[in-house]
Amino acid sequence: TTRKNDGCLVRGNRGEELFRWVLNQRGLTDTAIQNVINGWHESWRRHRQRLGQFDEYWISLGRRREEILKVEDPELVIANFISQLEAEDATNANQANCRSALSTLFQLQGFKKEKINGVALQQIMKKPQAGMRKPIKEEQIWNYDQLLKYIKSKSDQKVQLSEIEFLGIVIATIMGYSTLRLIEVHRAIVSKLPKGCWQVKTAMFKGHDTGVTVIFRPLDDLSICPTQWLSCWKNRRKKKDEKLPVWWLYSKNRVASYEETSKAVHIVMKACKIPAGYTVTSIRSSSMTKSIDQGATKTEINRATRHRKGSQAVANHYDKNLNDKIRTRLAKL
DNA sequence: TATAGCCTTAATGATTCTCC
DNA sequence: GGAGAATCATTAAGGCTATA
Repeated sequence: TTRKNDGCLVRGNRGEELFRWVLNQRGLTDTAIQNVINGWHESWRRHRQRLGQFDEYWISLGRRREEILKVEDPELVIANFISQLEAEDATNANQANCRSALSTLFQLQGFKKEKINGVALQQIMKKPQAGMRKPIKEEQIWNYDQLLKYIKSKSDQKVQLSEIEFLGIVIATIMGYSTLRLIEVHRAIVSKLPKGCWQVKTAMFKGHDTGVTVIFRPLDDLSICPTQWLSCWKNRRKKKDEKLPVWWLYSKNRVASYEETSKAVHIVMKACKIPAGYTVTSIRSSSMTKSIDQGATKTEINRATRHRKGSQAVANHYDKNLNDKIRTRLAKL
């Protein structure tokens, strides 16, 4: 197999080829096309995959790629494609995401939104959309203290920790106290400030598209404080390596990949006896649930979590306080 | 005229597949 | 058997609109 510049295998690139070809036919330069792609941050590879799915479908109809440029009714093309997916038992999310990718492709091709998103397509999308809606239910979340206790227990045995466990604890601690997402911690620049403070500087692409700087100050109990864990993590460094990025792994002689940081946090979660199946994001839920349970005000939560629609997003996805508590209180005479 | 709820789409998480 | 790509799936923001 040959590799392209971006490191992707050529296999599976038919979506990308289609995309580049269509935009090229419209007259966009390679640089312009690349800029369009760059604007998607991480989403591009999903778009690419779904366009590949469409390309496969299009060819299976016996159509040629050139015919895409002659399409007069893009809504019809999408509607038929989605209906075919539905007939093949594609998941709801896949149908929605294919629709999204196709719609974007046609918009970039120059169609107005009205030509793409008509009543017929909206009707067709109702079922997958309904299936994607998240039901309101009471979910159990693990206790944040479980994580804290584990971190505390490892605090004076840091030398015995493997590099990957150490990394997992440092990142989990940062996530817990900052409610930053893993991806945001992964791309962060971390630096030491005076008085034992540490600064985590990163960018939020999801929602805000803006820079975020979080400053950790020493807590009373240093064994569960991100400042101490960060400072010990950095102190493993040899003098000459000080300039290396924060998530540098000596064992691999390179920066930890996003997947590795995810794996590291999962190792820690497993060691804490957090039941299998919880995602890395559950650290956010657990931390926010504890804050809310302790009586944090809405304003405090909104500020701390940096959600635009703070209270709503937190209630829907992160506040896992069970209504059992309310019921118990109701039952008190 | 504020807001609930829907819709679209981007961003992220988790798992599976490939290839060395 | 592990790194990295591909694939499947969920989470979240923000726009839009009906409604009280």
